Amino acid sequence: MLDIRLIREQPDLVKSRLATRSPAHVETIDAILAIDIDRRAAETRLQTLQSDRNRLSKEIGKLRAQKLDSADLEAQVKKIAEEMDQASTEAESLSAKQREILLNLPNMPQADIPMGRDAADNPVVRTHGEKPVIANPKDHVVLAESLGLIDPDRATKISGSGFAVYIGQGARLERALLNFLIDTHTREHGYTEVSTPFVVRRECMVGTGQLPKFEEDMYGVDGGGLFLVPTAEVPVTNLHREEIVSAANFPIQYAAYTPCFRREAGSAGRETRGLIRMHQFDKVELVKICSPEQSNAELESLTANAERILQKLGLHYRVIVLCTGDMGFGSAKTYDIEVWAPGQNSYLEVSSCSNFEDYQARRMNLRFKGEDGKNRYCHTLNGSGTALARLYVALLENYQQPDGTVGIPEALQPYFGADKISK
RNA sequence: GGUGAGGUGGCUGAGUGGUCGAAAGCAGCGCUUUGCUAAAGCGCCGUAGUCCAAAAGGCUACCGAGGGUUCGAAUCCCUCCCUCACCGCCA
Repeated sequence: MLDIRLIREQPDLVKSRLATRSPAHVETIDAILAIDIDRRAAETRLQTLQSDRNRLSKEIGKLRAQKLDSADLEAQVKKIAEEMDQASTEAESLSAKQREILLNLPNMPQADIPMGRDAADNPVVRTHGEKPVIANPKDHVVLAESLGLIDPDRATKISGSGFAVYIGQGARLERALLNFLIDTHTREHGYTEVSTPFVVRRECMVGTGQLPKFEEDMYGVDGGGLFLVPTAEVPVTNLHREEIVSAANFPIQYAAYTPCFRREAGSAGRETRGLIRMHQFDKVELVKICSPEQSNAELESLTANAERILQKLGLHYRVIVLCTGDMGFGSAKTYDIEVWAPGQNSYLEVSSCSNFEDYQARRMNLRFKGEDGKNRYCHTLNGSGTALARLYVALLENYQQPDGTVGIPEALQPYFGADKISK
């Protein structure tokens, strides 16, 4: 959520930065400024009435204490109360309207984010490794089915399309990856492991920005009061919602595994083959909470931490920076890490690392005490470290052997318990 | 799920209709004094919104959340959430 004060005091700055996402935001800013003026006028009116009421009510108290007649004053206050009803209805409605617009307004991209319309405009920042030479690469679905790692038909039978059943070595590989990821981030990168509930309350979803705008993409349970987590970002970042955390602990760093549940409404037919786009997939998420001064440097280290996974697994990848038109709703800057998948003949996004600056912190009222003793909003960041299903795809497709087996990278062997997967 | 008790400022904890944003203590900050690693005295010390060009200052709201009663609510009533204790059930 953007700061209404910033919008009020520097509307042109906010407009120009939001316009890099979409020109339509300019009108929204004008609308919100108009509402802001009305809202403050209504609140001032209400406060004046409240002040009058309080003053008169105190006088009534004094008169009654002296056993004097207070009927006149009481009539006056009663009249004020009627006006107050109207004023407070107006103030509340304007305030709710303003909040609604603010909650649906995306974050401002940082000034140096490349301009662009969509994914085609995302510049490559760096690449690592080389594409392996594989003649007629098979895709992961063929590989996994022939090795008996997954059972798509039964997955569909029990849950419908977009769900996976892993079996035998296939399930073990998933679990091995999970432990490898968590161990790497906690032992080598200094993150604290955290295990959270997989369902969260509505206000958490608002806090990290999934709601109110993207409700149709989420799985609601319990009549809409609770939601299945679409990413561990939601429960983990919200651990400190409504808190004033100590800056002495900055950067706070958490690594968490959760399954991720996404309806993927509107993306039917896109990248739907195999394990690439699922309604449920496993992911290890990295979350950082820090000061505004630290957040850009922390984004670099968080991205490097996620990259380290692919390096250890010997996978070729590239890092891109998302252009203004392709950035996520709440982000001020995002790097995507894309791993090469020979069977797809394309790169697959396995991590998205974002600096949200104070956008989420303001929504969830997450603050720290500044050196001057004033409360300031924290900056929050998160990134996948990494998504499991797509990493799984990349492993199978990159390490497929001519004899039909799949090799296991050395770093993963202690976790998997073997150096290859064969029938 | 049942019964009972309770949710007040960073913490502990008073306060059952008006002078209460809220006693007191602890913690924190500042000053003074004595001095050996501490003590005493004094003062300050919640959050947010809003008014003013701004500062100073004013006003408003907030005692778990939301509604109601009343001229006036931390205090009375209703609903919900949460915590604790015991009972029941249970991986």
